[in-house]
Amino acid sequence: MSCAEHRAYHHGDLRQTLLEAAVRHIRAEGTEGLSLRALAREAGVSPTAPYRHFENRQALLAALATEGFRELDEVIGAAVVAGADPVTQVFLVGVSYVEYARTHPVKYHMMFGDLIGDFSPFAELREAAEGSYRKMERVLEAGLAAGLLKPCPLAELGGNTWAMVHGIAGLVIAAQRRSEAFPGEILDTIRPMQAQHRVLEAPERAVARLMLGLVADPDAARALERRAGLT
Amino acid sequence: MSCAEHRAYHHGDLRQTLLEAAVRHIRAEGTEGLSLRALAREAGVSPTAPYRHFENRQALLAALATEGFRELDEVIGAAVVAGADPVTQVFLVGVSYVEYARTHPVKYHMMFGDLIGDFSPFAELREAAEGSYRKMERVLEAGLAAGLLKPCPLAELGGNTWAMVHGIAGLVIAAQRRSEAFPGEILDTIRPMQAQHRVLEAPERAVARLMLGLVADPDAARALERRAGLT
DNA sequence: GGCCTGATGTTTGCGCTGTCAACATCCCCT
DNA sequence: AGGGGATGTTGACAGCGCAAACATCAGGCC
Repeated sequence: MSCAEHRAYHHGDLRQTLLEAAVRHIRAEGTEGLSLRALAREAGVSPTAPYRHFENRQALLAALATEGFRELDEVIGAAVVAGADPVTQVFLVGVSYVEYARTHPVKYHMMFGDLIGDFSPFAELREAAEGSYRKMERVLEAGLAAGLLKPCPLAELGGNTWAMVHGIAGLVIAAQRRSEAFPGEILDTIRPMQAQHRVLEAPERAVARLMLGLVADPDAARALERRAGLT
Repeated sequence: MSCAEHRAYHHGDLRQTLLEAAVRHIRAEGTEGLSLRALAREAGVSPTAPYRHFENRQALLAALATEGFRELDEVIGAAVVAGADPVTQVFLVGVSYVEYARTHPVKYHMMFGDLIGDFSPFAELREAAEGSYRKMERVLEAGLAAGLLKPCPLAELGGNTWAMVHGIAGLVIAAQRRSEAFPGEILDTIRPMQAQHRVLEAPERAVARLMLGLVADPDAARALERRAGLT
């Protein structure tokens, strides 16, 4: 039985296959019915094979969250490189954050939901989470140093900004997931337009509007309003 | 066996007992290991008795979320009655919202997490969710009518405000739940002070700071800053 | 080449879970 | 008084997480 069937004894890349299957499964049927056995079945492997790669169910979810934080870190980094003025950079980081959440809702939920009760057993996850946060913080620091943002302890400003983008992200995801749950017109104001050219139009406005509370410089504020189409 | 043991055949108030046991269990051990059988055991009742009150597991979680929205509705209502100016009312509603989330994290997570994949089978839940949202919206409408908030479609303003308080609430809850997960000093800026007199001090500042982006009237903005201790 | 060690996948088994169906008990209304 | 609906019980079944013991493979060492 070495070559007749293309199933080798060893799968080859089971770990990644399981993670991808998990995302697909959660997207399709929610997080409730997710079972390692089902993932194993989908990967064409014995029911307990996943335990060679993940100590338990939580560990698999933690791996998903870790991937998410690393991807978010990259996305934030990509938004910053442009070298624009700090207020614009903060804006772009916020928009990118929301866009990442919108396009990876499953991982985003692992990162910030409460399925992973405790991060402490997962060192890689803790590091990835802290890393992505620090990257956002550095952008805020520049804005503070340039006097464009209202004076405020960096940690507090970081918390406020994070809360802002996290809240918008949560609603964008909710808008996609259960349009039935809340009044339609509210979600419409925040749901990304489906037309290709204006994806994320409303989330951009949300980020800009709430960011305005943090901006000190009137010119920067006006520029932000113009860029986001608020005026 | 009618009176010797104090266990009657009928429990009396099993439904509410199960809901309370569920909250306790989730608070203690997270949402993962929650089982109807364990709840039944804790209530001193047979393993399948819960099915007389909840069609299935999801229905129990939905009932928790419904309770949550109704309580949130009351809390928002209580914040509004004062008859203060609209900007202050919006501020108080926001602070109350965050405070509700902080003190009822389990229900809050049922309301906005993704454990309940789809609200549509649960009519009561949908109505409760919409009701609490409408109450917040009415306060915003008054602020708009008075010209104290920047002109903006009501639905969009509602979405922005909701995103703001939802984001802050999420971080406050995270701060309580897994202090290990993220850099300590960020959480400290948002975590309610434990000293009795200053509970919610930092969340108040967060609400005020982000709200400032929505306020049009400069006097109202200054008053808001002063009230929240930003100046 | 031949072997040995560690990584990966399999089999078997246990106790727990969600859910269904059939049955028992009790409360309330007529 | 007694019948019907609400509530709780018992028994059964498949599926799950997880632990051991076992099988198969790959790559380095002689």
